[in-house]
Amino acid sequence: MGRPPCCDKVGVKKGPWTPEEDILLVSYIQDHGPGNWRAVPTNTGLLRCSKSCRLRWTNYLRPGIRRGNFTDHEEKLIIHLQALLGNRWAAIASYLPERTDNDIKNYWNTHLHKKLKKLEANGVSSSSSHQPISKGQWERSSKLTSTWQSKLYVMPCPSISRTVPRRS
DNA sequence: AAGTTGGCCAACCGCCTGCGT
DNA sequence: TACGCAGGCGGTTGGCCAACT
Repeated sequence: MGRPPCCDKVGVKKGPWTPEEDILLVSYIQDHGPGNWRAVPTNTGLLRCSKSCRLRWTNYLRPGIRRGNFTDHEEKLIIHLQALLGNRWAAIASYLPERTDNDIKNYWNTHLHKKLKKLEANGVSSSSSHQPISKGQWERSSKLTSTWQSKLYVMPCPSISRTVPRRS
């Protein structure tokens, strides 16, 4: 028997969120806090899957999120961290607390990846030419150190509000 | 003005991990 | 120890919109 779906697909709404749904979700989380996502659709009456609720909150509704143009500093940091960590967007996002992993991933795929390719085509070496830390290296470093910051071998993160990456 | 193309980004999908039992 | 479930993550998709022909 295969693994059951995360939620009942029948009667679950998909697609863009409406302002009314956003209000329901935000007011519920303001009252109860994020977490226990499975209970959110039931308690709010939202016809959404729990995953969808969590995604909407973390990527769009969560307070403190900055949207729009990335600064030069953010761009350089993303390039540096991507070269260091590879496509571990959640780990990269922990260094940019105002940005979501989805935002960073989208920005990388649409802007930076092309930009770097262009630069490399022009013979300009980029930081992405470095080898990212392999999964094995990551795991080994995790055994040697206890703090999340030390795993990265880069500057300490000013505020890590998200969970540490998996396989850490 | 109408049709086509390409970029952007919100959201979905499926896999993995950690935790509780 | 094994199993089931919820949450987390990265890859991918699809719809919208602006630019172009």
